[in-house]
Amino acid sequence: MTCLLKMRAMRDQMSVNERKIADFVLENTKLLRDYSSQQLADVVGVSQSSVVKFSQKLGYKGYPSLKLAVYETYAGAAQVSAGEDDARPRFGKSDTLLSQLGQKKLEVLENTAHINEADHLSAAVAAIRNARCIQISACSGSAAVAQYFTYQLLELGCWAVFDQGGRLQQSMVNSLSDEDVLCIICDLGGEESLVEVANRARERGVKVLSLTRYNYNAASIHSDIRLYVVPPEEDQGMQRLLYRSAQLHVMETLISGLISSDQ
Amino acid sequence: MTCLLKMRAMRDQMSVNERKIADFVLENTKLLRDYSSQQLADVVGVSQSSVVKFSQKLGYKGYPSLKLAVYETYAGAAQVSAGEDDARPRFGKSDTLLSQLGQKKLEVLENTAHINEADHLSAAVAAIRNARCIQISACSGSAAVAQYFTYQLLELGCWAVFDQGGRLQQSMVNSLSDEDVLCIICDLGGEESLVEVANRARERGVKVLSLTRYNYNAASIHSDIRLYVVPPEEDQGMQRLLYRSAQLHVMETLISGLISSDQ
DNA sequence: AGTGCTTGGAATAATGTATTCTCTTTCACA
DNA sequence: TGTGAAAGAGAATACATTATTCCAAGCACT
Repeated sequence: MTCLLKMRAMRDQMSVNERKIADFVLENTKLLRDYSSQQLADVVGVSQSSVVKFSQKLGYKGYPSLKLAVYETYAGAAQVSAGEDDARPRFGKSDTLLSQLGQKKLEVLENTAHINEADHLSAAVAAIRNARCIQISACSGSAAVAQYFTYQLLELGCWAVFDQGGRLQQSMVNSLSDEDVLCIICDLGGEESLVEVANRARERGVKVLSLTRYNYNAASIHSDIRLYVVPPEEDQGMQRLLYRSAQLHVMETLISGLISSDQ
Repeated sequence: MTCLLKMRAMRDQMSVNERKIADFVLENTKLLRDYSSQQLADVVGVSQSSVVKFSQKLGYKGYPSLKLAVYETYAGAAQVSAGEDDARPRFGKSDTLLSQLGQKKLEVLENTAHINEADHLSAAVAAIRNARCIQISACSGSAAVAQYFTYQLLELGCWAVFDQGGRLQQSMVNSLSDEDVLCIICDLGGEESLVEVANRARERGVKVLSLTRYNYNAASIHSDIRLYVVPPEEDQGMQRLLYRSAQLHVMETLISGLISSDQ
């Protein structure tokens, strides 16, 4: 899944031609199976080398790797849909509210689970574990998540403080040292003020951990360890709910990592 | 599937070299993914052209076609096993932290989803929707969840207040009327003080909504609408994490109910 | 206009695949 | 036992696909 997701996530940061390729692939996933790089290039209207470069930009060795990955995706798509048929009854036979939400939630969690690499997660756990103090800053939409996270950390004996924003923010940052960690949580946007906080922290040698929407945004660029959430498809009011749910899932993962590293 | 079957079927009519290739492919199906015709030839100990001829003899246009066909075979195999093992593969093939947590979480959410009846959920949603004010009281272990819930309600325009406990608790209850709702969230125990609050509220005609561990405990008995969380199996440190996760899931369900009833 | 940066394509190098051709082995038959 | 047809295997080679290099055009900033 990762492959197409990556494409969708990075779509916004792509150049025109790259986007053309991405769109075609996303639309005609199955066609790819029988396309050579040249054919794809022709049908999209770009040069063959652009196709190769596109593949590499996404992190593959070359076009054949991309092709396989895409293919995997939908050879896996049957897999996923098999899984879905499975999971649907799991969330309740009836069309209860729980099951409706469960479906979407599951999807988002799944995507989020796929996007974060184990390395980064363990790095994050290690950073938190070794930190003297942890400042947790969030943009307003993620305040609830941030506070929830803070609670859990405190419960585990980590010296975490939730940054309510405002004037205190700066003085908090200024009291951090290189033994500390700044944890930045933001939702969809890059929130100027958070970037500023992150930069100030880094100047002081503080390790910066970010949880952002998956794609390269300002807040994530200015951090040492980057965790991501895959935003749900535009789903009206539900979007924020689902997004937070995914954020919570990542946070819970960190907590669970801390718990098991404790033992 | 046909592909590997064909090979096995024709094995007897094959020449020595062909059989060598077939055997290798049958044994090392998955390796093929990353082998070029030359590599396969080398590892089997034949010439590259023999590999190509082998592919063609089996009815494929060339080596790449064979390769894809073989790959298809076991991408499809994963499909089948995915169906069999339930939802396990959904949370990531890899043993990342995320996927480990995902498994347990899924289980707990599922149980929780099953236990709550749709009627009760909609009743809860309706109660919240129609309430003038909502007091949210929690025992200490569920404070984080309660606060998270409060945030969401506020965001949706519900006049929710999180009860920090202590002396204020009583005066808050005393200002509620029969248009209001008291929402009680507790974890494992029955928390005396919450029961007391619930009773006092009911005396005043306040509607009481509870989210408790699933079994009849004091707090749940004294409420009008009862929602439950199924506590996870004893799982050491993880238990509280999972329990909260399930609580959150129910809360999110209510929120999503509110969102859709809004439209 | 000038500089540095990014993007995309033409040309080309490198790799991978298919075909041809030749050599060897095998076996039937005189 | 010798001879030739047939089949199999690999070297060499033609062909196809993919990766890289290099250069031109567009663009922001000076």
